[in-house]
Amino acid sequence: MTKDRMIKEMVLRAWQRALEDGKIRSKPDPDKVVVEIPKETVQADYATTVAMMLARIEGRSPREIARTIQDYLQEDPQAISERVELAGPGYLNITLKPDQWRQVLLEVDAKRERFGQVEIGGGRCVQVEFVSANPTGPLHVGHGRWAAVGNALANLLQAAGYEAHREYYNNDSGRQIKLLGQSVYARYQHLVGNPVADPEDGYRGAYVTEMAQRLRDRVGDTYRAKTIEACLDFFTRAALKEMTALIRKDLEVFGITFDSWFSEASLYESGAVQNALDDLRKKDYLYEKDGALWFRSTQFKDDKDRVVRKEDGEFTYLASDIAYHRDKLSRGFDFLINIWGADHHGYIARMEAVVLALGYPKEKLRILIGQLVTLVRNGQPVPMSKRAGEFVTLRDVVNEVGKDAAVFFFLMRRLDSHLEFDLELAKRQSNENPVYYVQYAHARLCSVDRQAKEQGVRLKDSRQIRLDRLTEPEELKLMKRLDAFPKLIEESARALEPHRLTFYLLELAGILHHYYNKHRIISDDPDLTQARLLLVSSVKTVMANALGILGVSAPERM
RNA sequence: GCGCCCAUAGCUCAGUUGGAUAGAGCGUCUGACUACGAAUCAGAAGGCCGGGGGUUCAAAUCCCUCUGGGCGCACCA
Repeated sequence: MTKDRMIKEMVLRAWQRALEDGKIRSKPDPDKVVVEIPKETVQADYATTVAMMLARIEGRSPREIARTIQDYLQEDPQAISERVELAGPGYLNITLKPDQWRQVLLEVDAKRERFGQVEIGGGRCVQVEFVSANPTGPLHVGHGRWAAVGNALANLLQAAGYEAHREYYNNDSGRQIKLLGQSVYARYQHLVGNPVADPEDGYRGAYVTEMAQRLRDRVGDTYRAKTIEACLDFFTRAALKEMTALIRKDLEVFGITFDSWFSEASLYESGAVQNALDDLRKKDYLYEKDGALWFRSTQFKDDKDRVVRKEDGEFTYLASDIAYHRDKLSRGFDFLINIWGADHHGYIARMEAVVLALGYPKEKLRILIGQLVTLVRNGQPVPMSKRAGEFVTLRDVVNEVGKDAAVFFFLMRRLDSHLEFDLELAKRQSNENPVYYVQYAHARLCSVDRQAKEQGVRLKDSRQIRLDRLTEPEELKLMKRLDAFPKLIEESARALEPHRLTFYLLELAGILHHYYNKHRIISDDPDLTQARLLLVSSVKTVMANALGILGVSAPERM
């Protein structure tokens, strides 16, 4: 049982006895007993607001009720509390016996890399789909954010007891892909001495020319002067293959791998698009109008109906998205998570309509919207247009500031908050990046371990260690933060917010550095040394666990 | 015009799902290595939580409204 749970039980017991003695009229109600961790300036471990919640029902002042409950709490023989104080408008502030906190060290020691894992997922299976960029160019900085967040979220869900499956939906079909093929075709003809006009709105980045060069090196001038109709297929396929491989590589360099890659084109090849539409048609959710085929999404709260097949017979991307989500939903996941950029939020309503139309509850799909990354260089906004070829790639950023710093940076903000990424700042201040603050703490503790070893100190079995020697306020503070880790995993997973771990790490590292500067870990007092080594080893373990979830390395040396 | 998101210290952002006197980092100023790693630490200054109303014992947090920004509103992906 968690500590806040034990406190809650204690308060309910006190309430019950107060009821029996006629001091409180209403019956104990667990919903009214809110136990929380008070803000730092308050000298207590937990606080309950029960007296304030009861004030109106009881018709007495909160402080008066609090005093009553306080009396009963202090009489409780099974209390894990050392002190119960009445404060402010009617808070009961509860301070635990220090020994309650010391137990966490034994738990960390026993569980090691599994410390922090919780079971709220109950083995349920979740699919996280993220990045899913068009394979028409390298990943840019914005994609990095989805990559870092999606990966960390999947790790977080796993730590919380879910099965998490990472998937990349490759949009390898449609007009943009065709445009890519045309762009490479034009560059190729240019290289073999047959200049043709670049397609309007075509892709112009240097990587397009490079692809054309590699093609020329491979096939010579085989396709020189051939019409685009005759060889577009060749150029499109070649470009697609290269771009997909490039994106995979970009992600790999960023430390992220997917469990599966799903091809949009395969949905057409397998007939899945047709099947999905047939399914909807049978349910009367499709109709013809003006030569096009429409999806009746307004039946499910969308603003307007959406075209799935255009007048010219081509399918819209929505058609393949319907088929894709139908496929995902049929695979037996308990729910799906899509991470989309804010520029796609307009599609949420229609995707939810799709889920409902396919006969699934809306809750099966959770779409997380991330605010876009604003890229800044030398204080000037950098336009991120793929077509114009003006963008800074994810690879560039990783090369400049390092994988760990980039990942940590992307996870430093809430997903629905804008992220300003100043490249010059990230480069110039790479040593001041908060990630180093955390990693340094970890490396420092590894160094302490090495130092201890050199001095011939051997850590005893944790059960033999005199934990009661840990009495410094900083030590208690560290143990409390360690104790909070499993709950943090639980709450972050529930909220689907991995960024909370980033802040937790910064805080834990801060307390650790403070402690380190103030107290010596290895001293000539053997018992104290043992106890402190166990403490910092626990801190090290928890840091490594949290960093692991974020996808950031925990270096032993820096 | 309509919809979604955002607005908190000079800057960049947290704020445990409604709790107490709102917190960090950076930047600024002052200090700490003959001790386990100074990529560190200690101290100082910095606020009408965009404005107004409402719900509540209690609002940065929930509701309404206004202002200011971002992003959408295709038979493009």
